[in-house]
Amino acid sequence: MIIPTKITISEAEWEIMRVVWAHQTVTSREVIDTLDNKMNWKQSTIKTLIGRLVEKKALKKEKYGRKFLYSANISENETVRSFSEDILGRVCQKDNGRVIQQLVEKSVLSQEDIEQLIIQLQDKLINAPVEVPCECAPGQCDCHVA
Amino acid sequence: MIIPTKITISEAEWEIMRVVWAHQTVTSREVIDTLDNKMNWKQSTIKTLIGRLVEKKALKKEKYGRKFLYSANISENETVRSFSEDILGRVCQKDNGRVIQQLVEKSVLSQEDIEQLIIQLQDKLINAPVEVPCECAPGQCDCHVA
DNA sequence: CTTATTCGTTTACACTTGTAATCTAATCTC
DNA sequence: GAGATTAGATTACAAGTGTAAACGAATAAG
Repeated sequence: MIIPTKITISEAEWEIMRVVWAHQTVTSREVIDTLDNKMNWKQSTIKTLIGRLVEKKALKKEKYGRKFLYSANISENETVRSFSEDILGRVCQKDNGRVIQQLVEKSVLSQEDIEQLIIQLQDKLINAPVEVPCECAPGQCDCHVA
Repeated sequence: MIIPTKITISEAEWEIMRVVWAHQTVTSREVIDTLDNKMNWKQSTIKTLIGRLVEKKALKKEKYGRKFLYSANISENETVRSFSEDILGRVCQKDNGRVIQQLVEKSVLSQEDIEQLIIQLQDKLINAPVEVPCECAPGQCDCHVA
């Protein structure tokens, strides 16, 4: 079994990861060229970031002639998931709904996305509690204020 | 008009902010006592964090006798919002739906939360596009892979 | 072959974050 | 009033980040 030991990807590193995720397998050159436009980074910046991602085990490198091919050790899906779940841990459970509501408001969703979300929610409704319990540490949220 | 200049709250700092948000107005002593259980922090750690939050303008302090009263300069709602929107900026627009779906899956929602979300989504459905355009920088997502 | 280019590695440096110890001035306590 | 307690300010220090320059080895180019 793999124990992921919580790999943290910084914002700059995330840019690199997106390129890798999109390509499956890349050379540093490809990353540099891809980001040339979007980010105003020097080549060596990108090399540093790639190096750090390899250290962190977020990227795997295999020799390919005189250079390396990089590929992701962590899936985009998992990485996004753990990043986004993070927010739920930062608010009172009672506010989970509000967080999602804000996200729905700001996001761009297709008809199909929406339909699926509605189905998912209808399904979740079946076992939903009338009220969500606040599980905050005392004093860290105002639910308990009588 | 206020230009918020993007205040960033670190994870540790967030713990402090939650206490402040819950109380409106607190002394450092109250923060220390409140977090005593939850976090294994020394008093001076908390003082440092409070100090940094004041520097960052996330907290406001007003003299109160020989000490200070602290209160939040930024609302919890706004802070949560900007944190959660961040996630949308890290994935292809086409994946907004997937992010929300994951969040719905993981979150704890009341019947009312769910009903309201469904209403919100039904409303959003009216003007929803059939397909969400990918707006990623070329090479940073695989939507364009023919 | 010699030179220019390219790749990966090493080093750099300031800023942020987590986590405190210490110091100093004010203030309760006896 | 003298000592104990407290609040806030100053200093510390390692790890993580953003951003890169420089270096050395390999290789492509002429």
